[in-house]
Amino acid sequence: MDVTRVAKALSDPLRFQILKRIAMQGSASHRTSDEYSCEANTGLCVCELVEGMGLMQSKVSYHLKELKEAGLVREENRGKWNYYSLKKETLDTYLTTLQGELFM
Amino acid sequence: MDVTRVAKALSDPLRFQILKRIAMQGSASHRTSDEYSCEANTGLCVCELVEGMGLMQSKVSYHLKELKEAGLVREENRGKWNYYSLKKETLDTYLTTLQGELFM
DNA sequence: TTGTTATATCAAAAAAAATTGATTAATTTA
DNA sequence: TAAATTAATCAATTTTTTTTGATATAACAA
Repeated sequence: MDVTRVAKALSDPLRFQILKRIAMQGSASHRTSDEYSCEANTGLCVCELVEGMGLMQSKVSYHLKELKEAGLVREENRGKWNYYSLKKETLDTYLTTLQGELFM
Repeated sequence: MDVTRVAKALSDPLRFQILKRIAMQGSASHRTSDEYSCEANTGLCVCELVEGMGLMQSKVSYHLKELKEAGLVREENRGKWNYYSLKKETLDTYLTTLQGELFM
């Protein structure tokens, strides 16, 4: 695992706020109640982040792409919406690797 | 603790290499054996990093300053030399905070 | 079909970070 | 004391990131 790659993704304050929101998993206003079944309804979509944080859509998309390319989030396309959720494995590997490479 | 501040310091590949060297604590060729007593002789100095990594001195100093300002290393001045050593507390707090803010 | 919504992407601009070579100050060695 | 060593800092340049507004595409709704 490339530690610096993930660290870079975590290093922007706005991007980190976005990631925290994704990790917290807010529920979506445009989802109907019967869509809430199983794990089909995980993640946050771009518009929820845009509305919730008051940011420009292209800015949110840019940061989501960075997070995705660092492996910190996964993207799932459902119809018109793209949902993003935390990739815990990456975060876990990051924490473990960092500890291993610096504490010995 | 400002997670993004530390993440930024960890995000540059060269800086991370420097930090790893400091964490590993190589012994110094210009230190006499009787200086090795106690904990007075910890850390790596700039010239050891410059020689060991084949980098320009100003580049090493620049990255060390970044690491220091992020709280990842401490600086200790002994005579002509400046020694840098890992601040484990900061790394520890970073790992814990990151886990706390993203896994809940 | 037509209009609307969601979102990626693009290009330009702005901002931030890293590199480079030079200079300076302090300390040590000869 | 004079010369050499260590390392910080500075200014200029280059490189990388981030922001912004516009455009394009796909899906959905009327």
